[in-house]
Amino acid sequence: MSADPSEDAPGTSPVSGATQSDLARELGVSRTLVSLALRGRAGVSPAMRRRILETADRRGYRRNTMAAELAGRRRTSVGLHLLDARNEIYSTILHSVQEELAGRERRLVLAVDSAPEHPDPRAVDTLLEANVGVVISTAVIGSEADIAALTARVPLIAMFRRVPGVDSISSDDDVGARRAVEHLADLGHRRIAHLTGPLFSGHSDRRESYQRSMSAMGAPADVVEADGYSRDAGLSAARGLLERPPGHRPSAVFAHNDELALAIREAAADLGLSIPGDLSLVGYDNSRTAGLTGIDLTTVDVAAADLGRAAAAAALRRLEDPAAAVVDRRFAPHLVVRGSTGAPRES
Amino acid sequence: MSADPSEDAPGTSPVSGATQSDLARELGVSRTLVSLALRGRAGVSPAMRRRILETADRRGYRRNTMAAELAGRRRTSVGLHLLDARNEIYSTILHSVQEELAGRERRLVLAVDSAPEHPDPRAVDTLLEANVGVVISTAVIGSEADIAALTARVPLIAMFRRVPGVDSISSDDDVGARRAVEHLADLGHRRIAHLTGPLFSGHSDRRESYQRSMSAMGAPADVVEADGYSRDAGLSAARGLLERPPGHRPSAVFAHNDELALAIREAAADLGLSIPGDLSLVGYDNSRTAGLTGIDLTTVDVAAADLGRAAAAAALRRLEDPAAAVVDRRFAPHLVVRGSTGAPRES
DNA sequence: CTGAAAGCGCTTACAG
DNA sequence: CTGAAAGCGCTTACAG
Repeated sequence: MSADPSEDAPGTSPVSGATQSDLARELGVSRTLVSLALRGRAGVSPAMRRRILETADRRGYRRNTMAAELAGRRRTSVGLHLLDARNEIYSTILHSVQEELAGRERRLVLAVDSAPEHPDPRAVDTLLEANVGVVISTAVIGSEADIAALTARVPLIAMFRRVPGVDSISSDDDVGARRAVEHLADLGHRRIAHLTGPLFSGHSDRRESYQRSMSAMGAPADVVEADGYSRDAGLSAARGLLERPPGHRPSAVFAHNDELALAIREAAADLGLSIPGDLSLVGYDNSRTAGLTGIDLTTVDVAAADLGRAAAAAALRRLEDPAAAVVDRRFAPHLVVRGSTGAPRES
Repeated sequence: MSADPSEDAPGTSPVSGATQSDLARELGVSRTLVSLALRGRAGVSPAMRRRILETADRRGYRRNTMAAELAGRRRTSVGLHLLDARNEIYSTILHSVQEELAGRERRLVLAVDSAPEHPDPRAVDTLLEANVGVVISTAVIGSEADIAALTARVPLIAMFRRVPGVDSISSDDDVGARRAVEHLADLGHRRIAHLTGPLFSGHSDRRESYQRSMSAMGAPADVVEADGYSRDAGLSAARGLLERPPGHRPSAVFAHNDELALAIREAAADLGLSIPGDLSLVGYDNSRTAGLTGIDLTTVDVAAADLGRAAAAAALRRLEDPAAAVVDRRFAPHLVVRGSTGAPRES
């Protein structure tokens, strides 16, 4: 895995452009001097510095960061591991991470899982091979031993999961899911189903919190598992749930995320069920879509942009000081009540 | 610009992990042999190859792609320049590009503009410094001379804009905008406004096509320019448009993209205007949001996923053969009629 | 089948 | 203030 023998892609592009050596040659000075001047380091006379910068500009010199990092024995770029680019929560995180990085001379190298339902450890390998200095992962999977092996190679910022000894930026799913269920219970619902996706290690907090909340109110838990976490993946499970025989259909559904909630919404529309008349619905994430007129989805706000910013800040901090104290920021989610929830019809 | 003297970020992470030299030393062979074996090249006995791969695995060897590219005088990674990660069209493109690249040993380096309304040439600089072998840009800006200067450094795949001599993956905006206007005209609308964003070079096709279509039907063009292309940026312009005194408000709006159409929708809801009763609305992009029950937006489908796939394919092709014939793929958009358009009230 | 040498573009000590 | 040398991790000719 680490050394793929079938590699060696034929496709390559020839390298081009002026180098520091070219500039040094043109000016008749040493490469060292050019390097120093370009980086604004001490040890170059003002006049010389000006000449060098002017020449660099004229020649359209662009520094080869990869070579610089190799020579400098350092790594400055940030790797971001995303589960699904099309899910608004991840694109929001991408956006806020990028904003924090902008203007800080940090490159962003991306690894996106192609099958979000089954996160691939290889995705992070890409980042390691790209020699990033820190990895922000929105889906830290595997055992704590796996994670320890990873962090031995590169500092990790874990999002949405708390990992002991690792910088963690999370949202309290336990609280979020409880608020969702309690809100439905307060409205009078007892038959509350939970639509979620495949279970993978470290990502069961919402489900477990749902189960605990249900048992606390003495109601049976009803977990339905879709093939994934996207709207498309959730559609057939959603349909199955809503097509249950009369009396077995829940009066409310709490979905693991807004995408799955939207799947429920579409399925409900197909079956002629009205929301919240026939079915109350709670999502999770508070995506911008959830707040749209006509969607009006009750959901749990996790402040995705804040999470992204915090993760980027943690990454920059870790890059600057590998020995800094471990960060464990846990954000409190809050319920945003909109029009998709109401009292059950027959109660 | 090219040589920023204020650079030299303090934050760095020390490099770590086994190298080919480490493996060679452990096995008592040359570095060359290790390199050959790791890449599956000829010239290594099967037994030796096996030993080397086994050792690499055991030591958790991870190849340093940056060093490999530097030494091999080639570039294999793909740079993607996105205008706005939160706009669904770009996240869809990101997703499809990444899918095409997955499993092909291609890294994706991302540059996202922080202010999409004013694309920053520096964003692409980041990609150049990351030594990417090809740049896919969703917003090629500047004059053709600027573009020529860029393509002298790195092959470019231009999206959404046709650039002579440059691989271009575009959608025919002229046709798309005409279809939108004609659809509204067919419904009986004459007062059709166009909500767009700031003008920048190479991106005025929809606007111009709208203007031509309006003048073809003998109606006055009514272009309203928002501060940007995002929903938030469009909100105040949308409000201004809909708050016009009676008789001056358009009966239909054709928006530059779905984001701006959603801004119109929100503004209309705030003002108590119904869609399509009081106002017909056409977007552009056919984002997944547009098709949602409750949104039901008539829009122009540009097949964003296809565009992304085509761009990725063009990038891979260009990487493999710098001398390949220039690609100019132009997709035909089509109108998707949904519930946001209808006959004008008083007609 | 295997190895010694040169070099990619850059930076970091170390000498002047 | 300036330069010659060594080296980052790797690959590519070139010799055996």
